[in-house]
Amino acid sequence: MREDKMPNNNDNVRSIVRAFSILEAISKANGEKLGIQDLATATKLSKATAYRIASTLVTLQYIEKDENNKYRLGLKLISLSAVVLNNLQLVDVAKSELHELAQEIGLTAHLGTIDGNDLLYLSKANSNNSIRTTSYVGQRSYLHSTSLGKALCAFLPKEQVIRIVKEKGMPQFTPNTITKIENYLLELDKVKTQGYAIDDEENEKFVRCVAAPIFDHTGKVIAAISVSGLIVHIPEAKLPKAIETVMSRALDISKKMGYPDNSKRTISE
Amino acid sequence: MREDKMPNNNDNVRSIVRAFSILEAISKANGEKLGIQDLATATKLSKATAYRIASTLVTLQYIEKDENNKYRLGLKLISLSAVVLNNLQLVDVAKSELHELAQEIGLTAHLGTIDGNDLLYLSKANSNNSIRTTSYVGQRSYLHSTSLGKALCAFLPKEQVIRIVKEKGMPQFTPNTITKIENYLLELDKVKTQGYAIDDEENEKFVRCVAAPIFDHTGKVIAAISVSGLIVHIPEAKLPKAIETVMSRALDISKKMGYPDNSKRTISE
DNA sequence: CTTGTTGTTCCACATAGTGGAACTAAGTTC
DNA sequence: GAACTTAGTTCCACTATGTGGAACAACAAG
Repeated sequence: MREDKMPNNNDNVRSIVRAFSILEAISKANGEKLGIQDLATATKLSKATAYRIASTLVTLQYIEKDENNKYRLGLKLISLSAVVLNNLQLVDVAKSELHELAQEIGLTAHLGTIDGNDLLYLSKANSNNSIRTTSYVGQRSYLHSTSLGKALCAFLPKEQVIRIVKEKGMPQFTPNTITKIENYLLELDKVKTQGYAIDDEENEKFVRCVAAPIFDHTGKVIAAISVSGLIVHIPEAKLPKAIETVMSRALDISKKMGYPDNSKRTISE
Repeated sequence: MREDKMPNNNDNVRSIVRAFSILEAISKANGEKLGIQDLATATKLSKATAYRIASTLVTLQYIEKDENNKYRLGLKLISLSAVVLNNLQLVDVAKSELHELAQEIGLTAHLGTIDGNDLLYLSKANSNNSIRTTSYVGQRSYLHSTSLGKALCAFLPKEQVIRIVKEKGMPQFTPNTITKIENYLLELDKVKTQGYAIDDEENEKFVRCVAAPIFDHTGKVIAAISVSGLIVHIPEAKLPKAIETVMSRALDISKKMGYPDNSKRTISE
């Protein structure tokens, strides 16, 4: 007799799990309007159950039902997560730095962190002449193909990185994408010694990014910042300047987050 | 024998309602770290039930439990609502306009809409020299004391406005706050004929705002935009210019949302 | 009219979720 | 270090709660 003894207690409240799978189904549909039938099949629930749960979410105003009985996420969700963002002192601290970074380099700047096995964008700042970027706060991306992902993973224990990429996979987006774990680990070593990471058309054709990690008071990586632009906007010649700027901004933010400052300080401020 | 026959079917899934009341409790605590006991009392649930629901939400990653058994909202919520914001074509359309508006006037610009009985901030743009504003996307505020609220309510049926302020109340924030329904309705009449709304230190001391409504293709108000600044930054002398700019930007956005354009158009674009 | 599709309601049933109580674990007080 | 507090976690018997199949309604298409 074999027992499945998972270490984590798996006695979750079923209907709550189901409710969120409905929310996620709507979320993932991303524009495609879903009816109750669609929701039921997407979540593998009976139509009646899906209906009851959806109705509950509607009265709670977390989803809305339009005149054609199609469901979409409700505005109330925004309020919930706005609090999350607002409570993240990191986002607060990084905001102005990020903005200045974008202005200084004339490119789009991002703040990102690891959540689960994903890269999660926490903040974004455009420069005046920045091109239309498709990224948005809350977006999730891959850790193996982005400069932010590299900067974040470089300072994690190897085992954790391996677990993440094994679970998430390493899809190839461009000819330059690193798709082998060994190569990725080698790259991370380089990033760690250099203190910055580069994405050279690895996530998207024609786009180059430079990122540097942010540490908290314990010395742990908690996030990373980057600048992104078309290759023509960050040619080889401009790279050193960009790297230096990003790294120095990252250090500024780290200090504000309590990271021990090695350079000598004078009095006050 | 009296029956409570509510028109809306009130057979919601209990545990889902409870789950969200826990989420909201954490959200409202706003920084104050809550333990399971606090959650139980805040939601009037038994400790065991609160614990089970919280555990479920933790495994779903919608909340997190720190080393001291205190709960906070999880990053996964950000992803959910990012989709909401992204799906709102309004936010998308208004973004650049809002940014330019902030730059042009040199003040903070907001985009807001009505959700329930609240004013909900959907987007925000700072100018370079804007002061530190406390507003944030997802924040909720009052409809009676803000310029955005007035701009929004002015074009609603009177009965609806009355219902809203009755349900929500009209708390007084400054000596200037309108606290009587009749006065508010008179003010809304003025706003409607003028086409713009002003908040003259009604919501916050020393702060003045100018707002104008945004309409969709059916002519319904769907949102409003505003600029906010300290009185010294929007003196009487500068008001006409500010009003004109805000109104023209609002009209631009309305047109982009399909609002019938009265002015003649030439060919192409 | 028939047929198909989707949203909604009903209802008998069983199980999933509940709360009280017991059990830890950690901290305070004396 | 024994005697209390307080908070988090687990257990368990009970039944109210949520469930899915099936029926019904509303509509569209052929």
